[in-house]
Amino acid sequence: MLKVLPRKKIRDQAAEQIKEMIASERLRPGDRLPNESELAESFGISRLSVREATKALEYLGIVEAKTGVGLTVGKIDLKRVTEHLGFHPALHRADPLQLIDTRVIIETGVLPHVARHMAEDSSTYDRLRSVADRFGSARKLQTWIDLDIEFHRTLLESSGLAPLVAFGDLLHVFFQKFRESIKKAEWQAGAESHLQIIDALRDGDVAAAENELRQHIEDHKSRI
Amino acid sequence: MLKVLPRKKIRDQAAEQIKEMIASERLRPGDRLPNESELAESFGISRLSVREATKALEYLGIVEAKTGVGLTVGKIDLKRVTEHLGFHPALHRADPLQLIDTRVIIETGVLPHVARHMAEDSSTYDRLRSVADRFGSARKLQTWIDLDIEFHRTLLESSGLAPLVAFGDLLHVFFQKFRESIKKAEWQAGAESHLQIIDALRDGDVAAAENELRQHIEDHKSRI
DNA sequence: TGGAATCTGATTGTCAGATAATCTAATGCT
DNA sequence: AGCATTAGATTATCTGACAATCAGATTCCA
Repeated sequence: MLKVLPRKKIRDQAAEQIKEMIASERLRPGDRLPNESELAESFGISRLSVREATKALEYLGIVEAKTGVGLTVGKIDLKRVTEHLGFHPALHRADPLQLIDTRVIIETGVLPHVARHMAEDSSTYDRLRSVADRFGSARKLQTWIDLDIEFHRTLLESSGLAPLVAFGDLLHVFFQKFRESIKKAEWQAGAESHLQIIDALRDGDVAAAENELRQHIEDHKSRI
Repeated sequence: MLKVLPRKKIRDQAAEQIKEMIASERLRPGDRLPNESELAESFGISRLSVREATKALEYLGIVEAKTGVGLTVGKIDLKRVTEHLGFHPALHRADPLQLIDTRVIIETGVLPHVARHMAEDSSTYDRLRSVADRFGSARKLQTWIDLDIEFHRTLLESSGLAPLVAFGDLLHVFFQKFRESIKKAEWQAGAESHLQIIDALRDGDVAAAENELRQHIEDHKSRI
């Protein structure tokens, strides 16, 4: 005997139709959609159900709603999706060792790109250097943590690969707990590390930079 | 005079708090959440606003709602997000070169880990091999696409690094459009590539596997 | 007794109507 | 023209109500 599949919820049908509308009319980000009342009427449902659909779509970035203006097709980007992804179980309960290995892969992976940009544009080195230098004047743990995050983020940015910056941001969220257990002496060693990495990159010695960065990140393994 | 930043929408604050509740209490998929009325009362807002928040979260799979039962923590999976997002026009505008470079970094980055697992456990090779072999009997474009995705996903899984599997899934969403423009001859070359990669890994020649994989992915650049 | 049918309370699903907040564009004033 | 004000449109939020659904307790009957 067939179990009747649960009737689709009205709001889900509405969401489906809105997506179809976007696809079939080839609407592009920023294009106007009918307002809530019109959608409600044309679907033959209440405005509330339309709202629940649009709010869900809005959360994903598929549509945008502005008070007093109306609904438009949204500009979804990887960064936004990444933020929501923070709840992916793979990350949420991620094994610390895996997080470290993942960071090593991503951060050493961008080094060739960073080295290339550095060779073409000296401001790339300067930006990294100025973040690294600020370590010297920092005194509080929290400042060190913030600077460390900023350094690694700047490193990823310097590769010009936006997706990896987004991934890196996500990893940092889960890394927070490690950083807080770091001793002062270790931070100073870390600061030294940062300098060695960018200097090696500047000199075109990518392999040396890779080794240093790998050790720098893998240092965390001793703190698990 | 400073313009006050736009107040966060109430429902977004609610969504934020619900996510925080899940994270801070370390709730796992299936665990019970307070019902809508309780949430509304504890946040000091109306039930409707709570609903808009939970419906958004539900769309992503972060929570689940069952009529007559209540709210539970959901199992978010990327496949679902992929489906919701895959059609979106904005995805076509993610910079293809960056996506390719990102994939190269992530996928070549895991190869040493994969090789290590392969050396310890022969079933790792067998799994990859069986996916690669199915290319031979595939005839339709869509089958090839699915198998290609499965192969690369299996490769990442074989590294044992769950976060990278998640990232890889995400990249595939943005990659979708590319694959559809691939010609038959190219797919066959790709199938050959897959075999060479895993064979090189089995033989412990990580560098060769890296080269082959890099070329395999960078092939897409010619199709931009 | 044991199993099936029914009832009941809890909870989400949907609706209607109203008011607030905010944006765009038109209007009017200087 | 330039600026302030107003008006209209649209989303944001709330209140209150009822329908639909489900899990578990209860009742009923063989």
